[in-house]
Parts: sequence; structure tokens; C-alpha cells
Amino acid sequence: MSDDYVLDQQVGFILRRVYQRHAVIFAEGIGAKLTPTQFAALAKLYEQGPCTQNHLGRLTAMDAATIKGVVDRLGKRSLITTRPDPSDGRRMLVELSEKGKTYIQTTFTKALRISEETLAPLSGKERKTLLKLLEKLC
Amino acid sequence: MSDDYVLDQQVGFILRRVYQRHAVIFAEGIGAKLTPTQFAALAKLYEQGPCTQNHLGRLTAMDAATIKGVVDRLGKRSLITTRPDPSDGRRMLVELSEKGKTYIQTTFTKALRISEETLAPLSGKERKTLLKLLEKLC
DNA sequence: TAACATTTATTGGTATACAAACAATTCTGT
DNA sequence: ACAGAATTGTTTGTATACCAATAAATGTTA
Repeated sequence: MSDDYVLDQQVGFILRRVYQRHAVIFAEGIGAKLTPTQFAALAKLYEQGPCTQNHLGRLTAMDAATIKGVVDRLGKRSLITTRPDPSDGRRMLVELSEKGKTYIQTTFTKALRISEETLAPLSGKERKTLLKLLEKLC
Repeated sequence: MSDDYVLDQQVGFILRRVYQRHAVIFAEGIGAKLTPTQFAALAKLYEQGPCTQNHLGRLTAMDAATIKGVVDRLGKRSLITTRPDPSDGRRMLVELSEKGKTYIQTTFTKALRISEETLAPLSGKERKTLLKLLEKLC
């Protein structure tokens, strides 16, 4: 039984290490001190326009507690603004600030380079295969 | 520029979501309240035998601060024991307890099932391809 | 041997990530 | 209209994950 289980060959352990390597590449490549999740929130806001806090969390795969912290920190850096939804007292509307919009626009190039560098050990064909297979596991 | 960048297609974002899904499967499948990293530490100790705390961290892809917390929590549950290295005053030797050894032996089956379930959406051939490609990105 | 460098472990700080509990608000069905 | 259900956001607690700084011990080198 235990002979079959080699930690280094388990998909979960490998996924964790691959993501760690990506996180290093991200931190080096993004320039400003921005985490992958913070960047995801900004990029999604740019894609989708203003939305509620929890909805932004769902779009970026963060639960309510996690997105709150991310929104708080981005707000503290004036990259986004938040205001209560006039039509629903429960909701907080989140929006890119001008600073945030400018920032994200000028950072897409770096983000693309980070994705490229993460996949650098693979050929073009291999990259397509990998992304296709990973998407089946989401 | 921004047209090229679609968050949901970026490898980093996809990796994060795939790992999140795996973490859910792990939590449901492992039975005892054990995290993937805690299980990794136990499995590696079983594979390699006793070793120092930092070395165990390197074997399981955790830095010194992270492995310390994991070792502390596993120690608190009596799954491992720690003692100072008699031949090197800096080092802490970490070892599986009898309880930990028994536990890990009886848990390999569940861990294998978790890996299998994580890869369930893929065919056998696709699984091999994915693992081969992921290993190039470690 | 003495000065310097390295390794090991620890601590404090920040940032995800999620569960559970909670209050406020809105929605739904009768 | 109203009671119960669902949604939204917040807070607390636990667990990675990593950086930076530190102390203690060991290694290296002039």
C-alpha cells in the first residue's frame, strides 16, 4: 500500500509546487507589490466593470471573507473605491478608481509576460495541452 | 493589450482554482482533520525516516517558518515527536510517533483515492500527460 | 586560533483561504 | 402583509505561505 504512495508523484503536491513557482515569478515580474489575488480582483473589475464585493469574490474564486480583505487592502491603496448600493442595503459596490484603471492598463503586459514565463519550460503545443487539461479540473 | 489578457485563461489563475478544488476533495476524503501540508509532512517522514525540521520543510516545499507551524501542530496531536540533535545544537530532529506511523499507514488508501478523484475528469492517458507537463513546471 | 560566513530554528508581520457564527437586508410563498 | 428563507457583508479563529530580522551553533578560511 505505502509503496504505491509517493508524495512527489501526487497531483495535489505537484500542483502546490507549480503554483509556488508561479507565485515567485509573479512577485518578481509584477513590479508593484501586488499579489496574484489582488491583481485578479483588479483585472476582473476591469473586465466586468463595477460589481458587488461578494460577486467579485465569486468571479475571482475567493470566498466572502477573503475578498473582503483583498478589497480592504486595494481600497487602502486607492486602487478601487467602495460605496453602498443605493438599491440594496446589503451590498457594497466595488469599482476601479482612475488610479487603479491606469495601473491595470499599464500592467497587462507584465501579467502576460508572467504567464509566458510560467509556461516557459513547455512548447507551444504542450502549453495548449496543459491549459486544456487543467481547465477540465476546475 | 487588455484584449489579450483574459484572467480566466491565465495559467496562474487556473492553477489556483484547480488546487482549490483539490483541497476540497482532500478535506472531504482524508477523514481526520488533516491538511494537505500536514499530510505531506507525515508522508515524507514515513518515506525518509527521521530528519531535521528544516530538511523536512525542504522535502515538502515549505520554508522554515511554515514547517515550524506544521511540526508544532502535528506534535501537539502526538503524531510526531521532536528532540534536539545531540550532534548539532542547532537542529531539531523530527520523527513519526507510533500513533503517527499507524495513522499514516492506514491513510495511504484514502490519499490515493483523493489523487484519483482529483484527476477523475481525465482519461488515463490525459492524466499521464498532465502529470508529465506539470512536473516540467516545478 | 580568530574573524567571517553559513546553517538552523524562531519570531513578528502581512496576505491568502476557509469555516462558523452573526446582523442587516431583501426575497419568497402563502 | 407577514413569516421564513436566502443573500450580503462582517468578524473571529485556524492554517498555510513567505519575508525579514534575530540568536545560537557550526563551518570555513586566512
